[in-house]
Amino acid sequence: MPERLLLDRLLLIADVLQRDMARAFAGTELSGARMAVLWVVHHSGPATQQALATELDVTPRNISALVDALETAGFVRRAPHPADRRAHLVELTGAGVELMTRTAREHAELSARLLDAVAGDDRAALERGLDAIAVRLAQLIAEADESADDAASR
Amino acid sequence: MPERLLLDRLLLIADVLQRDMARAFAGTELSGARMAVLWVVHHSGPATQQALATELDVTPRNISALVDALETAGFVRRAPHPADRRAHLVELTGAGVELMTRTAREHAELSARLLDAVAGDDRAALERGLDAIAVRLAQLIAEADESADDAASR
DNA sequence: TATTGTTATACTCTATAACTATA
DNA sequence: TATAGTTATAGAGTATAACAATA
Repeated sequence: MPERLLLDRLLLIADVLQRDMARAFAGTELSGARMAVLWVVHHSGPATQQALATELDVTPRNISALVDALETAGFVRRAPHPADRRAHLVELTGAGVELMTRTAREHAELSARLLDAVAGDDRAALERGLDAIAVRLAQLIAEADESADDAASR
Repeated sequence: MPERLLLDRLLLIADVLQRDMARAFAGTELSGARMAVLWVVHHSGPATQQALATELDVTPRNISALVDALETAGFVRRAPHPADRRAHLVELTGAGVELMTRTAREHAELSARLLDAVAGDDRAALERGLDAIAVRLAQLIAEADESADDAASR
């Protein structure tokens, strides 16, 4: 009988978090992809669609559609770019600021409740472990990218 | 300046894992949703499409499409159900068994490499912490469901 | 000539609803 | 009457390619 793997634990939590988010968004005009756009604008301030596409690693076309939906829903507006008439600056409306303020608070509350479930003695080790995993994961992916590049150029 | 939250760490890892999977599947006939079907059949054996829909919490219609794609790709077949002529039993082909055997091995290898990145003294605490988080998450979602049911029946 | 954003098109995942064959 | 699966239709997220306006 195989023991439970670390990766299984991580994927289980990832899946539950994602399903919970999807359920919370059901029936609203929001979604995970749209919320990702709002997070970037909330944290980094008004941004061009190119900047959003780069930051979120999706195509500019995809950003157009997401911003269309968010604009229709009233959470962002396209303001003119002060120096480049081709570009727009996507910025939060009042409703967008209100939404993101509330969402950030709920995010912190959920985080606190989850940390609260972990034994006090285990908390620091858990955070160190998660950070180490994130770093290693990034390394492994970078290595895989190099191998793929090598294969492509050979 | 807000400290980094536990939830941010979990969501970062979840996002990276998901992107890495999507990248690994690019250009193949596989995807996360199709692989989820294969995992269930691999672990639980031949299953009806109803059983798969229930297990994966998607609609039977969705399972039809996923099994169509997996059948075309040669990883599963629809065998007749021995006792119910309406139903099919979805089972792995030889290629499906080979794929899942290899995938399970790679899964275990990645898991070992990630655990290897965690300091030896932190490993047990990390696993306990993740399990505690999964349990608490399930509790919170169950509570939210009850509240929603109350609201619906009121 | 290069960049920003959009229109056109297509594919995957997902859902609901109506239908067929069988139980 | 209920269940297993499919056809029909729709919407979100994603991609590539071609194009317009501007740099």
